[in-house]
Amino acid sequence: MRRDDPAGLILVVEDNRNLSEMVGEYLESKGFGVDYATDGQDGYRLAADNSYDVIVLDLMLPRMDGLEVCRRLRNEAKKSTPVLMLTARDTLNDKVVGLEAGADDYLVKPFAIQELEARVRALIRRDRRQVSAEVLKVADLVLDTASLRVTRAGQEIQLSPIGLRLLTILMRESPRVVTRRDIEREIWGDGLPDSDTLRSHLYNLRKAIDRPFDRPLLHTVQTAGYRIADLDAPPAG
Amino acid sequence: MRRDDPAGLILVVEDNRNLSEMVGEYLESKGFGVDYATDGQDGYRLAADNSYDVIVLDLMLPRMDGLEVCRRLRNEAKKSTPVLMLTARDTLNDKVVGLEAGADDYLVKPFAIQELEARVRALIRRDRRQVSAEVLKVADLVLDTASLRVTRAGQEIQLSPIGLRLLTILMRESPRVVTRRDIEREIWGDGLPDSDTLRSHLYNLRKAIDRPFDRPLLHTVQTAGYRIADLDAPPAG
DNA sequence: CGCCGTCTTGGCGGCGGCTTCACGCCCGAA
DNA sequence: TTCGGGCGTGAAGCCGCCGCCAAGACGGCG
Repeated sequence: MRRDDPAGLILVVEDNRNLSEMVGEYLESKGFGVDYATDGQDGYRLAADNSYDVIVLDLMLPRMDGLEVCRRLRNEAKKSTPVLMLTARDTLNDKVVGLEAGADDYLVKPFAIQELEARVRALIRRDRRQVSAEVLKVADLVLDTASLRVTRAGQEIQLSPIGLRLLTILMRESPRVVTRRDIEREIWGDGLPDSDTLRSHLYNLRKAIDRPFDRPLLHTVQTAGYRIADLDAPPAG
Repeated sequence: MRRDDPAGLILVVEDNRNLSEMVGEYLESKGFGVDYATDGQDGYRLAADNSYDVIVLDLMLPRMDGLEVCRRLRNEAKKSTPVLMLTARDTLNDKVVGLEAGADDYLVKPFAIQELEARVRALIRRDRRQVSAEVLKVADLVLDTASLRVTRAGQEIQLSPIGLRLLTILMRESPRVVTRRDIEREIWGDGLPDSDTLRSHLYNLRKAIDRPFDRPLLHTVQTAGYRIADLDAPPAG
């Protein structure tokens, strides 16, 4: 099913043969791989069973309309495949309903085929960008450096600004040990506080990321510094 | 209204019959489809109700001048159709005013008809490449950058110009955190206001997109910036 | 040309959370 | 036992951010 395809794999769901053919052949000529469905049920099945980069979905379809396909794809099949909805009508209402059903973009017929191509590419780009964010992981602890969200075992964790910087430093270096001095310099530069505040922050950080869970990840290495690591996991080799 | 027209559909708004005819017939001979209006109000109505590829618009017109047509087209009808403005006068001032009203190009009378054709083609080409037409979605919040409409849970939301830019910036980057400084630079460039006005706009934006709904989407990240994201959706993993 | 509504800007006050710091404890080593 | 290194906890002050508002700018309209 999935060919090796640099540009992406597209599913076109459209009952009008002419339009379907034109769209599909154009996309193929641009290097995309294309699958076809001519009614909503076939479209849904293909979409649910495979991993497309984009689905081009007509709104009006036999056997199951585009809205329904979209809704089921999201709710039942739990697929987040980007959907580009084609609609003949240009009312605000249709757009909104389509987007509410889970479509990611829409295109009003008639449209320029280049416009469709541009939007398909935009959807693929957007999808890839999401994945390209730097994500730091140690065991079940996850730090997304783009959104600055921290989770452990799927639970969201709230951190203070300094707590966040501290965690970032330690996870970037993980599983290496980082000295107090290095951490202090990185956080405060030269104007570091009088008393060793770092300890309090470490305490708070532990409270947030370790205390609610059974296995601690933030470890002290006597006279050397601190490290974040999953001690049960064998060292990389 | 819209014929199948490979070269493009043009609206010519010009009260001088001779000029209008000459321009129109020339464009038709080159394969364009052409509609005509002879005063500003007719022109505006046609432009607002249809999707032209380019509007050729005289500056001096009965019933509503070209600047006004252009301004309303952008502000009220929310159309981004490219406008080529025709002006008899060649003062810097007129050009500036025209471009500020939302025209995309201008041509000073008298002009060579081939020159007009070249500029029309350039505008069409430019418009096709434009990727600015894009639908941004976060949870049930939708921003259609083509129509500049914002909805949440199907309800239309009214935003001020700056509010809209702010939302666009945040949604383009979603779910990334955007720093205050980046936002300020993007909105005001170098001439940013003295006091931090951004906060007021954020306040207003929240009032519009978050307060009427149960789940907030616009989040503050202390000392780091702001983020629009659906917290129920876990970060990439 | 002047009226009027809307958007932007700037200011003020307040609250809550963060940072800092101090005090006391534990534990192992000398 | 004492000392050094590290940890737990709580309190105080400060800073960051927000809610709200009013004056001024801007643009539309008669």
